[in-house]
Order: sequence, then structure tokens, then C-alpha cells
Amino acid sequence: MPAAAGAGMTAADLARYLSKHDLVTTLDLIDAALETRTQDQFRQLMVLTSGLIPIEHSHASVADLDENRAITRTRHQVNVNFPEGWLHTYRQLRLVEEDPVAKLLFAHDKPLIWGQIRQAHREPADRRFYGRAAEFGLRDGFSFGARFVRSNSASFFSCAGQGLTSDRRHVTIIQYLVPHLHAALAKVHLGLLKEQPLLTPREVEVLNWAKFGKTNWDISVQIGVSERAVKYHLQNAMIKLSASNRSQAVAVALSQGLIDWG
Amino acid sequence: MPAAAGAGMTAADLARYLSKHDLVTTLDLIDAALETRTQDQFRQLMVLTSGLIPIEHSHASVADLDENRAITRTRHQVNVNFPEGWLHTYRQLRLVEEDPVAKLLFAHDKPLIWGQIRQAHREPADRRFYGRAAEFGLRDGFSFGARFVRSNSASFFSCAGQGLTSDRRHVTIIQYLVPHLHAALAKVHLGLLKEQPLLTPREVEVLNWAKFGKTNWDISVQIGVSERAVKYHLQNAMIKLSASNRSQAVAVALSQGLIDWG
DNA sequence: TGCACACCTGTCCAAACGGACAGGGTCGCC
DNA sequence: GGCGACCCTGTCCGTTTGGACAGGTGTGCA
Repeated sequence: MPAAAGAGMTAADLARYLSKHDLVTTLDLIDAALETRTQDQFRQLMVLTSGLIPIEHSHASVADLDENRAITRTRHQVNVNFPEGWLHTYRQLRLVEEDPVAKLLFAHDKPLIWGQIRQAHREPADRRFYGRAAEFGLRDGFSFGARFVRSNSASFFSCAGQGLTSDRRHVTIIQYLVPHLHAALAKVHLGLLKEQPLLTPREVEVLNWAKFGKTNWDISVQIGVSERAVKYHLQNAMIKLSASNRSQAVAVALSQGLIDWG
Repeated sequence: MPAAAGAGMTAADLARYLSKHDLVTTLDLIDAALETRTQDQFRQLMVLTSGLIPIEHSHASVADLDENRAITRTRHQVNVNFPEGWLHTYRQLRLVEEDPVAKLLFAHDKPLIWGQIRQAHREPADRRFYGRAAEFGLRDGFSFGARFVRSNSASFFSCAGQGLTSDRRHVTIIQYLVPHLHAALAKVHLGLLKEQPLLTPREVEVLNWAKFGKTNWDISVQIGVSERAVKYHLQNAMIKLSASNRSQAVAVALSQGLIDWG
């Protein structure tokens, strides 16, 4: 009775390739992922993962996708222990535009093993890219990710380490972990969004009342200011959220996680 | 390095009380839970769970909570193999109001073992309740649940079976499974909401434009009807959603999953 | 055939909204 | 001291909205 799942995984793989200790650690990791809220907790998560798979450097980001599911813009990065120099070079030279992995990752739904990509893509531009990465010690490894349903963005994980090739054990573990690491990163991302306060406290407060269909006057009574002040805050919120009226402002704020549901 | 988690769980518990087969099945179950979208898939999930723990009857529901975290109203039920007669009696006699489990479940965050409750609550009303349940063969078992962050409701799982007492193995498995069964039920619930169409297609369409801040006139041009027709649909939507204006209508529709996130 | 329901259209009007003008204040930082 | 934030207040005016009145169609079901 095969219960699962993506990309040809079976429970049999779990039993065959993983030890009992692997299974315990994987389950524990999934559980820890549920509790993850902050960048530090997320880094801890990746450290635990590298206890399971020989990962030396790892890095995660939330990125926007274009219509071809290629990565365009990076929204947030959580660097665990990737070489800072490489990340700097990557940003500086806009390497995302020539990174073969970034182009391919979301075309399929399974982890991409760098070694395999390197053999398939031998164009001069590609080789230049691999050369640059190798300068920072990034040769073997893999990338994986998952798309967000609610927006046209995705999580993008990169793990480097010697011996990280197409080992069935590694692949099996990663496949089972991906959705949970993805969800954990999503929560971290949401937290970061709330930390860099796009909206002022007053703007959030006013939007939270507007969400319940309150009029400006209603809100002014609630928070004890003039009706004009409410209009002021709502207008500023609309500008910041690129909304043309309060309905859109509320919708955007909700979907961005800037105000709560309820 | 204890990674997790709720209610005193540790990875050591996993290794001590669970066999390798248990671990594989649990991981597989978690994976299957991720894919769950329909009632049938959810039932299948509970069947798999009963392969792990001796569950004879199980039942899940999504319910509203009051301010004391007691269950008030049941929104959706997914009956796997609970006795229909009991469910009928439960509904008919409003037993939720005297069910000791329903009162206590969300006060704490761990599974409630019926046997323990039965010993702690010996009031005549409680004993009458246990007697009724026993008539349907429901004596031993446990209940668990989790609250939704986005609304004042929760999932409520009941599992009955001989020998379902406070076994560490059972408790450990359930604790690790709860969040994922909860999430699976939430997805099923969302699917059911969309199936019973509270809103007409036109109302959904109009709300989807309103969400982008479009005026009635904008929308009328988009969908090719008069401005008055747009007002008509939006008004009906507002009535159905108990919203006092379009902002609240959009917010409610979004949070209920009646329209998508653009 | 009647009925319910979704769909569409019109007019009228008071209320609410969004944008523009204007002004005031405190606070922290360079 | 100036500067930028956030906060607060006012008036004016055109547009949008929401609610009330009114009417019509077609479809499906009892």
C-alpha cells in the first residue's frame, strides 16, 4: 500500500537506504522545522541536516520566479555557512542570470545534483560559471527548492560538500525533508517581513480595523483620534502598499502577512 | 543537542519506543499527509495510522472554539469509521456540551487519554456520558487536536480502540503525527469550503477584481456588464459574507479561501 | 405552471471615500 | 540647528460606494 509520494519515492526507499538513526534524526528534523520561526533556528535546522548528510556549506533564499519558473529576484537570504565571497560575487555580477541551476531548478520537482548539471551543460558561459564557483571551493553539492502556492516565488536551497553526489540515501533524505525545510523558511521569511516594518504601528492598527469593514469614523472613535488622522494613516498605507483603495490595501497587507487574520 | 519540541518530546523517545518499521511508517504518513486534499485521502491517512497504532474507530472534525477554548460548533466532519449511531446521538443530544474531552482538549496541548479523564471526572453527568459512549463500544481511546492560527477554530481527532491507553509508544507517535494530520485536515476542510459554493461564480469574479482595488466601473468594463450589475454582485457577496463593505468582503473571502491570493 | 435562483439593468440619494490644499507637534539623528 | 520619521488636525471637492426603489431575462426543478 504505497502511501506516498513525489518523484517516485516509496516507503521502501526509507527502509532500504536509511538507518534507524537516520530515520530518528529525520523525524526530529521535521519536528524542529515546525517550530522554526527565526533565522537562527533555521540555521540550527541546517546544521542538524548536515549531521545527516555531509553538507559543508549551505544557503537558503526566497526568490521570485518569472513565467518560465526561472529565478529573477532574491527577496531574502539566510546564509548558514556559504562563503561570503561567493555570495558577494554572485550578487555583484548578477550570476543568477547565468546560473544553470537557477534556470533549471523549478522546471523539475526534484533536487538538482551539481555534478550532473555540470556534465550536461558544457557551454563556455556555463564552464565560466563553474570555474568561478570552484574558486570558492564549491564543486560538489546539490540544490533543491519548492514553490509557494500563494505567490510566484519559491524557496531555493543550496548545499555544498565533498561527496554530495547522487547517493540514494542523500536523495531520499532530502526528498523527505524538502517540504518541511521549505515551510520553515517560509515562516522565517514571514517573520523577516514583519521585522522590517514597511508599515508604521498606526498604519497596521488602522488596516486591522479597515479589514473588519470599519469606516474612517468608526476607527477614529476606536483609536481615539480624529477622522482626518485615520484618513492620513490609511492613505500612507495605501501609498506604501501600492494600493488604489482600502480594499486593495487590506488585501495586500493580508497576503503579505503585514496584518493578521481574524 | 535536543532539537525539538512540544510537551517534553525528545529524539531519544523516538529511538527508544519506536521500531525502525514504526519510524518508516511515520515518515511515510507525514509525507502522505502533505499530499492530502480530499476526504478520501484523509480517510486513507487514518487507515495508515491505524496500522501503526491499534485504532479501531477514528473520526476528525473542524470545530469552533469559544474564549475558554471549549468546542462550541462543528464545522466539518470526516468520519473514518466511527459508529454512525454514536455520531447521530452526539449531534441529536448536543453531547458536545457535556463531553469532558471537548471541554478539556484545548486547555492543554497534549493528547487526552479517555481512561485518564474517566478516572478524574466522576460527576454523575460525566458518568452518564461515558455510559452512552460505552453503548456504542467506545471505551478506550484518546483525542487530540490543534488550533488554527488564522481563526478561532481547531481540528479535533478522536480515536477509539482496545488497549489505547497511555502507552509511551502510542503517545510518541501521535505527538509527532498531530501537526501533520492537523494540516492535512485543514486542507481537506478548505477543499470542502470551495465545494459547497457559498458564492456564485460571478460574485467570486467580482471579488477577485475588487481585491485589486478596481472600482465598480473598472470591473464592469473587464467582465463586460453594466456598472449596476457589478454593484449587484458585490452587494450579494457582502450579504453572504456578512460584510459591511467591499474591504471586509475581500478580507473575509480571502481568509475563508473563497478567492485566491493574487 | 409556479417557484427559486442566478443574472442583468435602471434611477435616486446620502454617506463614505480619496486626493489635494493647508497647518501643527514630538522625537532621534547627523 | 536642520532633517527626516511619525503623529495629528483642518477644509474643500469630485468620485465612489452602499442602500433603497424599481424592473427585466433565462434556467432548472417540483
